[in-house]
Amino acid sequence: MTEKKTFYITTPIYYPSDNLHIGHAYCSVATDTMARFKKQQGFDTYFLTGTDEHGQKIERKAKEKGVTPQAYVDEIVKGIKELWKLMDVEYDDFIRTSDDRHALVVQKIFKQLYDQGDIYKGSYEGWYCTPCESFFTELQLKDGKCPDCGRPVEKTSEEAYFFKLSKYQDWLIEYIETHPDFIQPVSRKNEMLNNFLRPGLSDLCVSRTSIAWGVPVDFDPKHTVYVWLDALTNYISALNYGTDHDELYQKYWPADIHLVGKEIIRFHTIIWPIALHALGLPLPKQVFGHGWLVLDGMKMSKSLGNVVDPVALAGRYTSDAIRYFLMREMPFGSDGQFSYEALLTRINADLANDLGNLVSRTVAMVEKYFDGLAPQCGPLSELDTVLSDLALATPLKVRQHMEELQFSLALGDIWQLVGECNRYIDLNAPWVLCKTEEGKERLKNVMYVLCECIRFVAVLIAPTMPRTPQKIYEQLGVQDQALATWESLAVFGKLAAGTKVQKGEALFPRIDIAKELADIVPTPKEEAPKPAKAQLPAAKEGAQALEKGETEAISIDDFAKVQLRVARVVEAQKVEGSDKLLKLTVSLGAAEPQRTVVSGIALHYTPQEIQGRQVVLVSNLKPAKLRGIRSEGMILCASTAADDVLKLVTVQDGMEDGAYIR
RNA sequence: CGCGGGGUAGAGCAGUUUGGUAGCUCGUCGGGCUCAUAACCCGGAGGUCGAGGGUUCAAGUCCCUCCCCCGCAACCA
Repeated sequence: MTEKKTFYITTPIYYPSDNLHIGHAYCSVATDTMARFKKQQGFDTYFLTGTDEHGQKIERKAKEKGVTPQAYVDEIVKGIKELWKLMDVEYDDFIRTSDDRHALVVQKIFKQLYDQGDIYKGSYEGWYCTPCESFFTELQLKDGKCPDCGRPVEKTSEEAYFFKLSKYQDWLIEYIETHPDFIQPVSRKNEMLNNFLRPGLSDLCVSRTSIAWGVPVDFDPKHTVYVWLDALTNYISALNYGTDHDELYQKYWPADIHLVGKEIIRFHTIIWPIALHALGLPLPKQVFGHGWLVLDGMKMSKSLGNVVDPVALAGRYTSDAIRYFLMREMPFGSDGQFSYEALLTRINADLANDLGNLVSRTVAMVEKYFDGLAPQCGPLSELDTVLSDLALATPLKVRQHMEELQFSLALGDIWQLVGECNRYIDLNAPWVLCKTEEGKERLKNVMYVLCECIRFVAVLIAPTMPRTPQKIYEQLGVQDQALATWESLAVFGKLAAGTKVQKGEALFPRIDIAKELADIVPTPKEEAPKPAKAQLPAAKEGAQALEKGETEAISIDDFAKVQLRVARVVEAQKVEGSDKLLKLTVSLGAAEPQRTVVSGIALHYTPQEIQGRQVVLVSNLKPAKLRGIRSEGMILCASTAADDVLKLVTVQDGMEDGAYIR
C-alpha cells in the first residue's frame, strides 16, 4: 500500500495583543474546513496555526499591565486556544513564536542567510520617540509626531541587519509569472507585481536593537530578529526544520496552502518565497488571500470598536451555525458583509427551514408510516432517479468547488440537494400515498430515497459543520461509520433498510429574528479607546467628526513659536504627477532669498489665479520633501471640513512682503 | 493616466473569459399543501444591468469616453 498523499495547510499566526474577533475566526474556520475536507478525501493532513508573539506592541502592553510579555501572551493564547476549541477548529499543532523550538530555527536561518551574504549589517534610519522608546518609519508618523503618544520624535539611526530582497526580485517576478496558482485569487497577483515587485524591492530591515522581546540574533545578541523573518519562519519551525528530528518537515513541506488575510499576502508572496529560495528550500504551493468581514462597510478593528466576538456568537447559536454562515455567506476571496440580520436569516432559512425541517419531517413520516423503521426500497421510479442522480452528482460538484476553496459554492451545491428533497416530498405527497395499499408501496421508495439523500447531505456538510452530521445519523439510525465516509457516497442506496429511525431535538431551532435583533444589537461601541483616534483612517467625512471640542488650549508661548509672515507668490506651477499639489515660489521681500513652498491647493486654485497674490506663510516650519520637492514653509488656507471649499488667507489691502504677523 | 476591485430588482450577490430571450438567496404579494421547526411547494410583482457613444442582425457581456464607491499606494507643509 502506498503512503497517503499529504496536505499541509496553515493559518497565519495571529498577533495576541488582544483577544481575537470574528474575522480571525473566519480564517481559521476556513482552514479547518479545508483540512477536514482533505482528511475526508483520504489525505494525510497537517493543520498548523499559532501566534506571533513578539514585538514592541506586546512588550508595551505587558508593561502597562505590569506583567512580563510572556505572561501577557500566555494569558491571551489560552483564550485563543479556547476559542478554537469552541469553534471546533482542530489543528494538529499550535506554534508560538516564543517557543524555544521556534527560536532555534529562526536563529539558524538568520545565521545561514548572514553567512551566505544575503543578510548584511547596515543602519536603519528612523524617528525615535524617547518616552515611548520606539522607532517609527517616516510613514508611521502621525503629523510628524509619534503615532502613539503624539509627542515630537527625533531622527536617529540604529545599527540593523538587512535582508537583500532586491537581489532576488527578478527571480521572484519570473517565478510568479510562471506559477499562476501561487498567488490566489489571481487579482492579488497583479497587485503584488505592479505595486511592489516591478517598482523594485528595497532591502528589508530584519533586526532591531531597540526591542528586547523577540528572538535574539545569536551571533550578535544586542540585536533581535525583527517581525517578518521571525513570524514567517513559523511555517517550517513548527515542522522542526533544520533540526535532527525533522521528519515532519520532510513529510509535509512544502505547504499546500498558506491561507492568509489579504492584508498580509504581500509578506507571504514576497518576503517568504525569497527567504525560502535563498535558503534553497521549496516554496509553498499556494498562498490564498481571503477577504475581510466588513461591518457597516468598515473593516472590523479593535480601534474602531466594532468587533464581533465569536465566543458570544458560538455560545448563542452553536459553532456549526456560525461556521456555516461564515463559509456560506461570502464568496471566498472577496470581502463580505457581516450583519446579525444576515446571520440570523441564514440560520433560519438554510439551517432551520431547509435542512433542519427536512430531517424533521422525513423522520416524522418514517415514524408515522413505517413505525420508525427505514423501509426497503424497490426499483426506482423516474422521480426517484432524478433525485438519486442529483445526490450522486453532488459530491463531485462539491469536490470541485472545495478544491478551488469556493466554500460558498460548495455549500450551495449541497443546499441544492436539500432543496430538491423538499420539493420531492411535495411532488410525491406522502400524506396522499399513505391512504392506499398501492400508494404505501410507492411510499417505501419515497421515504427510503429521502433518508439516503439526507445521509448524503450529512456526509457532505461534515467539513463545514462537524457536529451536525452525528445528530442526523442518530435520527436516521445510522450507526455504521462506514456510512459516514466520502467513499460511501459513490453508490446510492447504502443505507440499510430496517434501521431504527427516531425523532430527536430540532437540529437548528428557528429564531425569532426581530426579537433576537432587539436583544443583541444595541451593544457595540461602548468603549472605543481614546488612542483609537490616532488610528482612525481620517476618512474624508471623518475629518468633521474629529471632535471639535477636543482641541487643547495652548499658551501664548506655544503660539509664539509659530512664525507667520506675509509672502508674495511670484511663481506657481503644477507638480507633475499630483493632482493636489502646486509648487510655489514665494518672496519675503527683496532682502531675503525666495523660497519654494509646495502646497496642496491645486484642486482649488490654478497657478494663474494664485500668481502675484499675497499669502500668509508659516515661515519657520521645518522643511520637508513633497513629491521630491523641498518645501520650505506652508501657506495658510481656510477650508471646510470636507475640503470641498478652500480659500487662501490673505492680508487686507496688501502689506509689504515679508512682514511679520502677530 | 498610480495599482487593484466594484457599480445588475428593496437588500446581498451570480452572470461578463467563449455576445443570442436577465438569474440566485432574502424580503414582498398571491395561491397550494398539511408530513414538518407557522415550516415546505407553486406562481406573481419588482431591473433603461452606473452614464454616454461605438462595433454587430444581436451587447450586462466587445471597443472608447466619463461618473461614483471600496481597498492599497501616494499624499494632504
